[in-house]
Amino acid sequence: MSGYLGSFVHQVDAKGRVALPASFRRGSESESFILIQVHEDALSLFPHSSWRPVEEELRELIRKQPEARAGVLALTASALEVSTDKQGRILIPDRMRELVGLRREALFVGALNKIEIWDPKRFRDSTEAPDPKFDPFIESIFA
Amino acid sequence: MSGYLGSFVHQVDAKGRVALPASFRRGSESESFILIQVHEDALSLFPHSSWRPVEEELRELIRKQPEARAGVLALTASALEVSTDKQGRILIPDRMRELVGLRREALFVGALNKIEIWDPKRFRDSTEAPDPKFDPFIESIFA
DNA sequence: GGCTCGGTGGGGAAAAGTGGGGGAAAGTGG
DNA sequence: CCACTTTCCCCCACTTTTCCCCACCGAGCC
Repeated sequence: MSGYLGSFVHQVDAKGRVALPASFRRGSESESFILIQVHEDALSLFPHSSWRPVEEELRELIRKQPEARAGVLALTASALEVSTDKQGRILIPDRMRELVGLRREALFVGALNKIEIWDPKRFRDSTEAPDPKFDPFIESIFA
Repeated sequence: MSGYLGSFVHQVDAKGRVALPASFRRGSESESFILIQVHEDALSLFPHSSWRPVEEELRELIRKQPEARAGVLALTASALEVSTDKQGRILIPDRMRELVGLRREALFVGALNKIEIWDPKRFRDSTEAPDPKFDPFIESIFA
């Protein structure tokens, strides 16, 4: 199975629940993910297989650069393990939704090793004019 | 087995389904591909064996040039994993067909490591007058 | 002619997405 | 340790979408 791909808009219900897109569910039922805000504008959802190396690298960073400890701690403090319920939904705490401007609609975006969760409008604004400087690099990757 | 070669026109039915040319089917039944818009005028279809290195290089690009993240995210967001049904057809979402002007007919073109899907007319317009500047290079490859 | 294989079309069962009620569990205060 | 509140999550119900399966048609081969 390859990485996460595609984009899907789902409703956030009154209880803060959102259905994880079916194509992002790997195992049969009730899997769990790490929910964390890595970037300014979006939440990230890591399956355990992708999270493990991240965790290793974070510890490695602290070992080599102890001054990075506070920054790493701020990240881990606001991260969270979430599980799908029997209907395949995850619960996103209100606080986290506010951080990235999520309202009634959540856009799930496949980003290879992880899933990003965006407010649809913000995503459009952030990706509508990608920097053409990188086009040659990207083109050559697909050649 | 060598790369994809040849071109085949197939009908897109009312549900958005198109038969994958039989000569592009490798395994026995129900294989899956990555469907993505890499170029302006056509969709690309990667078998998993070709896709894996692409995925690696995309992640490498983001690691080395974080500003490329938005561009790569826009790509993966619009990409999609598609599987053939028991009749050997794939489903192309309406949105993707509009992006490259696909209507009732789809032209499948073998492009070595991947398959490209074109609107027949666009393909004719794009390839009828190739730049002769590169002819010597191409000729020398076959010498 | 009868067979197989590749391509095309449509009906219907199964899955995915959405919403709400209620019981269990966890957190809080006496 | 017991009551009360709040949060969580399981269950059921409903709608929409997906895709599985069957049937047909035509071309080429035995």
